Amino acid sequence: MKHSRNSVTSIEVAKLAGVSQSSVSRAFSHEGPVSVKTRRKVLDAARKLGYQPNAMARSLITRRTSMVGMVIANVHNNPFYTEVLDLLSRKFQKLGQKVMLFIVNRDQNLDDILPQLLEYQVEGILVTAATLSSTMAEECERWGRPVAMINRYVPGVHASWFCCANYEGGKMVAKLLLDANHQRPAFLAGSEDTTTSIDRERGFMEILNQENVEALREIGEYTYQDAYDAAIRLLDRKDPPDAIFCANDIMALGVMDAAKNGLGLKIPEEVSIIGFDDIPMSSWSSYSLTTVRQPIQRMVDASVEELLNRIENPEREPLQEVIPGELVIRGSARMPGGLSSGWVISQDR
Amino acid sequence: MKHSRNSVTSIEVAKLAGVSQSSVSRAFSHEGPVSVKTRRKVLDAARKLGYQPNAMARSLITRRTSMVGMVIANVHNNPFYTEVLDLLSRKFQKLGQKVMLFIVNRDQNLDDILPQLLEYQVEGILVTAATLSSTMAEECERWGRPVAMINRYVPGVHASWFCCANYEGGKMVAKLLLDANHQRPAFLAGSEDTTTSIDRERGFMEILNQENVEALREIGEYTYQDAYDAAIRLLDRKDPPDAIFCANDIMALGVMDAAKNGLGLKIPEEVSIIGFDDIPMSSWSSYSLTTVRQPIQRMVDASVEELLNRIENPEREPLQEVIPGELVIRGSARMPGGLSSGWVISQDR
DNA sequence: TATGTTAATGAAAAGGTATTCAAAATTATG
DNA sequence: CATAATTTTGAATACCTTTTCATTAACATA
Repeated sequence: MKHSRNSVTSIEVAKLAGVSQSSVSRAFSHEGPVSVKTRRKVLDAARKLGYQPNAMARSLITRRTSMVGMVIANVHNNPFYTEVLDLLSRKFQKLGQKVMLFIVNRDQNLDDILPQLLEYQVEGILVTAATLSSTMAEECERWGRPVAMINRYVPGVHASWFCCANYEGGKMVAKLLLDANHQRPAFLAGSEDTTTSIDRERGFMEILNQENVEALREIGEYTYQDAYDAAIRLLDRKDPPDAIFCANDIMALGVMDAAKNGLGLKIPEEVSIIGFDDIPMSSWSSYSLTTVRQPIQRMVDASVEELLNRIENPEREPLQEVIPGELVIRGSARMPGGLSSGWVISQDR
Repeated sequence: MKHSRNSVTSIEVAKLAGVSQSSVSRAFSHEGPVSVKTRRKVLDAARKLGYQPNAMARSLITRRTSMVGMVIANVHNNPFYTEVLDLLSRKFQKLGQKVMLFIVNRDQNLDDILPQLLEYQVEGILVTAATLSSTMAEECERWGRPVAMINRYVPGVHASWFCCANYEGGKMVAKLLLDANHQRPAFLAGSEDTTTSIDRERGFMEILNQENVEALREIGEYTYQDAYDAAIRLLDRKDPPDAIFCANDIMALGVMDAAKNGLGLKIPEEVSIIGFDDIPMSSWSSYSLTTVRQPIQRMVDASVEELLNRIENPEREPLQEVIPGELVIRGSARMPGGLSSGWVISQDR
């Protein structure tokens, strides 16, 4: 027996159950006043016909869709954002929201997907690792579609965002390296147009400048291979650095491989490597990367709750928060006396 | 100026443009007969008001949503599925489909999310790395919602699926190990209830049995840590294996770390390791894992195209295909003479 | 039993679009 | 210029719900 499409409507259910269409609706919406008797009749009939309320029709009248848009970049080359995607998606599901997913390139213009999101009446938009132009964000907000961002912010824009304390994280790393007596640190930047890389570098350099320590600098594209190549350039010279702070973990792992396997250097004896994120691979025994752990669960929880909150209370002012990360000490960087692998140092700000 | 919600409708646009609502609709649907003059008037007015057709209302009348459901498991602990997710999402986008995403646990029952998908009128469902009960799949198909699966199949079910040639892949690996004169191979299984692990093991064992070679066996949960622990159990005994074939790459990397860093064994001199998937980390110089590469791009392309095809032609019989993978020779396994790192051996079946 | 309260029900309207059909406007043809 | 053929247009309808409102049924109280 092959049904054509899902053409079973509440009217047919009503007919079979011997009640009015309104009663069918009420039996399905868990609120309305229905006697247990009719509810039972309705649900029986519905099961028999395979009836399912049509969310499109419902949203038309309720003006609610329970759908949110999720825009995310960098999923394929950074496990950190895979985890963010995973946690976000599950959290939304748990809270009864449907997720409309858009995966984009970091530099891709979101202007072409926003119309689609609005067309499909998402009630809010969560942007991760992609940059929304401030005009677009304003546009969304103006149309009553709250926007929340993770690890990205647009100065002065009327939207919610939640970032790791990148600036402070950079400072922590610099202090740690100086305390352990490193003389010649380097920073390996990610793409120049991301606030994450910029802020981490800014914090890092601020401390170094305070102590009048100069730093080398290289740049890559947030990928293992780019970082590998950059590390070779950096280390294969007369005056190589004795420490490299990388804009994220994936890059740090590329640097470690370049140092260890490419140039035969000992880590951390000959060069210390520190990353940022704390992705799963960083704790693998081949790497044991010292890094700054992003407060991923808190960032996810906070942004989702904030977004849903603002959906329910459109007049609320958007929240913005910088959440401290923590330094995870493993074996890839020389440590000052008293600090050893296994320590986790929280940020006090 | 703060708009309430997106309450601007085609009627208001019509009023401003001085035409009928029908003309507004026609101006936006790229087909209907409209004079250039009215189209211009309409689009001008629409821009002025920030009008956007309401996809819910549209879908109600057209009975089309351009939405597909995407159900995926194992994203967070297997980079392979991250890549699948990424490619799938982009491909759907490119073809004008909106993606409603559900991330589940591998063992989670899909029965609770299917109603949601049907409620939201997705036109088809793509399932990856999660198992859909055959009754549920039949149910979807019966209601005119085609189902396509990647790397999962349910025997006898009326749905499309596309799998890597897992069985043949297992055979290739076994042949390779025997050719290189391994005496004591082992298989490290993933979760017992996945066809991928089962089929890979079946092919592997078939060849070994043919040659009367016995194999050790261990089991883990498709995670790095489980594999690490299992490898210690396997290798830290009087008669350890001289080769371990792992159900997937993530496990193989765990095994490598256990062998190398945990037990101080030399790879591949003392033990050969082979994986399955070819995730990015496998080519990193710390691992250089010999593995079977899954034809990920072809699986994605085929499944998406098949799904959309079946949406347009509901009466078409579902397609099912086993796509061969290829053996990628790197440095983690001893090779027979003549085969060396860098080779890629296609399957001939 | 009569009356007042509360709970349950059904009819009808609304939500925003696409589409059908008949009318109108435009263009082409003789 | 008249008529036929064609292209545009607008009014009305349908899509499937939820929700309001008035009505009816059920129940409790006096």
